[in-house]
Amino acid sequence: MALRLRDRVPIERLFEAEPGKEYVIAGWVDTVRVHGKLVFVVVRDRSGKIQVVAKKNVSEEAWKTARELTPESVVAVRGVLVESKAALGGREIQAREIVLLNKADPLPIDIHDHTKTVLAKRLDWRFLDLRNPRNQAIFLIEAEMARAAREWFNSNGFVEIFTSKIVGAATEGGAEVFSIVYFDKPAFLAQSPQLYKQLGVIAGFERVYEIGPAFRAEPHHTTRHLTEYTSVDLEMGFIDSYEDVMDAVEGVVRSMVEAAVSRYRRKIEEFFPDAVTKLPQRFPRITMREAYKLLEQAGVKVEWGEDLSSEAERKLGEIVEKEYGSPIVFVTEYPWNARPFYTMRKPDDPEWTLSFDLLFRGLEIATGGQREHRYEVLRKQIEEKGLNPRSFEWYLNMFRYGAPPHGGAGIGLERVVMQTLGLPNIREARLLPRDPERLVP
RNA sequence: GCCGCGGUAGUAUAGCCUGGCCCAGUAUGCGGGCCUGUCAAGCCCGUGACCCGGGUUCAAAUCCCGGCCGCGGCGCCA
Repeated sequence: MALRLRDRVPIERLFEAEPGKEYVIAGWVDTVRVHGKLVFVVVRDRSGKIQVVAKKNVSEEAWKTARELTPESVVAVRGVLVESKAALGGREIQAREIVLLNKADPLPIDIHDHTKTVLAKRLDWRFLDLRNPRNQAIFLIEAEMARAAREWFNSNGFVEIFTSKIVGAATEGGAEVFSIVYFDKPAFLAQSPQLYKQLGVIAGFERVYEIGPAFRAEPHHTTRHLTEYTSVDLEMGFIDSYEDVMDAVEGVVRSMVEAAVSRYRRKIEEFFPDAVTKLPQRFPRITMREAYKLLEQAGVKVEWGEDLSSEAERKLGEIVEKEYGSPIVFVTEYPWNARPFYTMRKPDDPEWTLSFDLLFRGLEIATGGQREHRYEVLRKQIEEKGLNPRSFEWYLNMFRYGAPPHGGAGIGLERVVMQTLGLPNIREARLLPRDPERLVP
């Protein structure tokens, strides 16, 4: 009887299956241990691992094939499931037939321990690096977080939109955009869906969200920046204040973390001992001015009216953890000079804005606020930021024909994953990271 | 963009400061051998490297210069 892959059973099921029967499994060779007349082969598929034993006196064919196996080769095995005290998990497959589907060359990186090969080299061989269950888990968790975010949005009245990533003008002015050639015209890769989200609200969808790529042409050499990342963006109309936006961000972020933890608790405990598995019922909210004070009390130098340095953010994270017992905190009312033109300012104190950042373990994971929806004010703010209102004409027009008060936020998906799991480098949270040097694979 | 650190076998590292004892050590991998209960198997044998170019010197992995590449910090940001 020929072995058919359609009869294949996921390996994890074998630990509940009836012993004494024959099963077909297939996957990658995790390890091979050759012992003269018997060979142990640990086979791994995405569900788990099991030991296969090939004995010369049971099937010489299978034994011969087993001797030739190399790590990461792809095999299919037909054999009898047996209880075995000596085997991992108490069970193993006694091979009757082993088919080598694809033989692997000697590996260029060590995939059994993610710390044994430097990250750069792992990324060069990303498809192999991801064979490591820990590294694979990061993306299962990321997928779960994205799914949870979508679910939260969908059940809270948000409509998913898909905005253009090829744009004719930079979103916020600045030089941090990638230039591309669009036929015979200059164009850019979108650094944020900001203006289009607002379009969605003003167009009458009222609440919109998008989970998609954002591009930043900033030559960062850090462990927390990518030139291409996934932005979880939301925008909502008819808000009373930016507090409503923070409530939404809090809801999304909490559901992302909770979903990941509840679905992958075991993997998280096994692979990410430093992970945050619980967020407070309500995220603390402090104003920027309070943050300056807290930092000053802790002996950190801050410039009033300026954005926080990354060192100050880290420090603030520690202080909040100590004072409020929370790994996460909203910092609100950022100074106007640290915010883009579309931000709404405090009516009674225009040096400050109705905006916020969300710091998770001392790192900014989200930014948001209420947007300015009054045409004349917005026009002035564009000028005040040194931008030309004429290049924002299509955008400004939206505010002349009925724009409700609104606000929104952008959440960095990879940063949420990184901070939740306690990863040392954001590149680990991106399947194929792009940084100033890396463009391949 | 600015600043700092680094580039040694497939992988990870020692050696570099204080040049010669290094035709480069160790671990792992890889090839071969022994082994019917291992589990990152063990033991034995073998294999394999100083980023590129120039300079200093009797002598360069080691010191100097240039290039390329990598990593990190900062600014800025998600």
